[in-house]
Amino acid sequence: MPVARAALSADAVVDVALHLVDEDGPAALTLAAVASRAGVATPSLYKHVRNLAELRALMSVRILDDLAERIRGAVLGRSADEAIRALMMAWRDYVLGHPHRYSALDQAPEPMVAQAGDRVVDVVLAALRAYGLEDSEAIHAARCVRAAVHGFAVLEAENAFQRPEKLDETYDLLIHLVAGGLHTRQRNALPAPRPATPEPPAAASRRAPPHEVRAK
Amino acid sequence: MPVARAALSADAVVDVALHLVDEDGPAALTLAAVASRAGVATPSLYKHVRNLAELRALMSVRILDDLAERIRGAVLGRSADEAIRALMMAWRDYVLGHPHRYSALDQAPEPMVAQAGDRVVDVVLAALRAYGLEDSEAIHAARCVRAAVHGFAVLEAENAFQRPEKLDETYDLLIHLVAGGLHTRQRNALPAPRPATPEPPAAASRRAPPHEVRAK
DNA sequence: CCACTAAGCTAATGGCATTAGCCGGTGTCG
DNA sequence: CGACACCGGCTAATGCCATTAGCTTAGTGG
Repeated sequence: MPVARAALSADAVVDVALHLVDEDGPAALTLAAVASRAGVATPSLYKHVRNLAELRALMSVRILDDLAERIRGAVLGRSADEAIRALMMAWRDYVLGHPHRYSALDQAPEPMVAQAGDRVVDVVLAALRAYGLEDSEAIHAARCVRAAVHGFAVLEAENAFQRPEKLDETYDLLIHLVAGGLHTRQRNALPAPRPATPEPPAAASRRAPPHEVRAK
Repeated sequence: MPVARAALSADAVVDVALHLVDEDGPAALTLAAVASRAGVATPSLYKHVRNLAELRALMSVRILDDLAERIRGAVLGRSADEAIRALMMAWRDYVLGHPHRYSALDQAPEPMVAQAGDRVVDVVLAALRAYGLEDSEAIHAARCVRAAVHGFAVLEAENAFQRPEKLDETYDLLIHLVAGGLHTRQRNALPAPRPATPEPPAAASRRAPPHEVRAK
């Protein structure tokens, strides 16, 4: 089987795409732009990547894996609250360091991407070991950490916080809520969830229903 | 000034777009599709909406305002932990009820959208009043609630959790972390943040740098 | 009844993703 | 050594989509 001259490869394409996004934002991610940066005609990319959707997915996997590597490094040699704090700090640092990259994360149920996401959760899980949580409760806890950090990061990356309060302080509080909460519930079972609170009837939609929109 | 026949309007266009997204997912949001649903030629939409980006922004505002209304209803008549729990439950219910809608939320620093986001935070703020937090700490707390719920919701909506554990339980834990943590810190100042943890040097990028990608 | 204007339409442009089919170089195997 | 297969690139073509320009029409206010 011929190895062919070492030229582009799927990985290299992802590299180019990543730099493009870093510099020009997620909206600039187009096969045409990637091809141009790679010094190649657009259709050539299809030799390495099935289509734009796949490129996005590959990028997402790369980003999540990079992120996992970072936070893994941050956790090394620390444990419990220290570890969680370091992990969450490193996570946010990554996002702040590559804001566009984070908001380019795929919004699709690609299993490949979801697996990469679970690889991130694995690191969180490891950092959580010191709390001695039960197997499945550890998973819930790790998910909570991921949700909290991810939510904060997404919102911060898209500039969703308007008020003047410092985001650093907000993040400190978030770390505190998570770490503190996990700390106090080590080796305890989940408390019985309260009875579901009945919803007040949803307020009626404020506007005309979308069909019969044209009077006439 | 002639009012003209009551036909389409910006609001009506947003209605159509919202239904489109609800049914066919965020990727299906295209002016052509909206126009077709509205029974109108594509360029006609420009009489009501400046361009696709503005339509997206308007949609985001609507979604966030709907959401704010829902959670406002959920909080009515409850306070403290009860209120937070109800709020978070209602929030997730909204997202689960319109999964596509939530992931169609604008990812751009549109100030209009950010303001709508802050309107959501206002509701959270109100729900937090019972905790008697200081002004600015209340804002931090509200942001934490938003971040946690948003993160969870985004991840759940895009199916990012793979493991078999029930998401309901995870969410219960998340509520518990947030509510519990806020509870124990009522009327307390922020604890002195720990000294910044020095980062281990970032692991070297695993792949060739994106320029000089083409040998030869 | 007339003019104004909002709201709709058709036609045209240009970007982009994607497909089809061609070509040259490189290694492998006879 | 030479034929072959195949890889990775290219050009051409298609079709969808957003967006713009300019025309048409139908209510409204005078």
